[in-house]
Amino acid sequence: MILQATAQVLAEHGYAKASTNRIAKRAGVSVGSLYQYFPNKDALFKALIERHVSAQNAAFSELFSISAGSPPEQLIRQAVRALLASHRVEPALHLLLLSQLGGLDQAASLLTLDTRAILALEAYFRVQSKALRPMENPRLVAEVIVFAAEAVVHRSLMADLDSLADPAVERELIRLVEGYLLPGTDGPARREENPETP
Amino acid sequence: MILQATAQVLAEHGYAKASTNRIAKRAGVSVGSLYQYFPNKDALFKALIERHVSAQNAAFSELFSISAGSPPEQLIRQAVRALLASHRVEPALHLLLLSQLGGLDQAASLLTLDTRAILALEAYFRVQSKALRPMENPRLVAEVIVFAAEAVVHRSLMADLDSLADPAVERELIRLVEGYLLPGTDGPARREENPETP
DNA sequence: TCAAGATATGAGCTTTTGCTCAGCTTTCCA
DNA sequence: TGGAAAGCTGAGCAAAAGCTCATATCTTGA
Repeated sequence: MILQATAQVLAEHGYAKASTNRIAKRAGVSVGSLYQYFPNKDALFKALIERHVSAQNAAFSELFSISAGSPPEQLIRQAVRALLASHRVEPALHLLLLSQLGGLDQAASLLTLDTRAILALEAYFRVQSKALRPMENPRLVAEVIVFAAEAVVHRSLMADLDSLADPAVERELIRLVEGYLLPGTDGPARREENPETP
Repeated sequence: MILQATAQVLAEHGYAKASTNRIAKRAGVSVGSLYQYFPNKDALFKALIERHVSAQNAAFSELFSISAGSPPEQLIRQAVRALLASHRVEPALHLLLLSQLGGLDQAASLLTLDTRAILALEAYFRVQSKALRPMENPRLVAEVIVFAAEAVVHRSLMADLDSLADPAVERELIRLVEGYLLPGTDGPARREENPETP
């Protein structure tokens, strides 16, 4: 398969040296055939990204469905687990695309949890505001937590492709998200500029 | 200046099309001169990265010094402010390097808060364990919070190069870190699997 | 069976790349 | 003032890139 060969050559040589001739040879087809399926080199990489992203999205959606009614603790666990699962889909490829194709036009936005997730979270925050800590800007809060959680997953992968199966990682992620979103154990505290004065 | 031209051409054409000839022309020197200063193309980009990273480090160190004795709240504020300040040093360049040179050999590790920061934090956690929430794996906790905070800053920059001056971003970052590291407002809570049962 | 359409091939073209080097210009000090 | 050392120049080379197209090979249905 051509896309598979693309991934292999990309891994071995990097984007700049991943020539269409090399990819075709690796795939066991001629360059001509390659250009019958893809109009140019970048289309090849875009297709690779798109295929991977849609596999990831499928894995995510399978575990997660936002529903305005569910309590935050449950939603958070579900979301974290879905996030981890979606990154267990070809993690090596994911890192490869992230590091090598970050400069490609729409690559970054695709390889990353996008605006949709953030908007959905923001909406949830507004509905469930009673069960969450006070927020002056729910949109910003949604962005922060999505970016933070995703980055932890990415860096965790970078350190060790199998780390996402580690329950400790899941626990810490949940703690990160809960610590940021849930109210303090009783009443709003931890808000003062100055540690003394009650 | 050659490095400045390198950054410009990189921004306009991307890594693969940023040829040494183009860079030399843009810098107003001949290719020959360029190769008198840099042995090859990648050395050029590495030098660009190194210069930028050391400027960032300087900005960070100016605001932050870890000291085992300081209380967590103070340390966190200091660290977040230093992180933000260090990313206000040529933010556009930082994003550029991050997206275009992520594949370069040591680029990723340089453009990113590295192991040193994590080790320092871990050590601090061990000393200040009384003032922090219980941690079964301080190293993991240090990694998580460093990766998370840095990513929020990066993504915030991507959305808007000037966003790091926004006090709301600083506030949210501090909340993220405090929520993750500080103990609940009184006693260890928020640890149950089950939301009811006290 | 075989012609016609669809698909695959790869030599090779054009362009671009990283890099060199013979010669030119500038700098510097006796 | 002159000549050596140092630095700069850019035409041009070999290698590699993206891509094309005349030709060859397969597939199909009557």
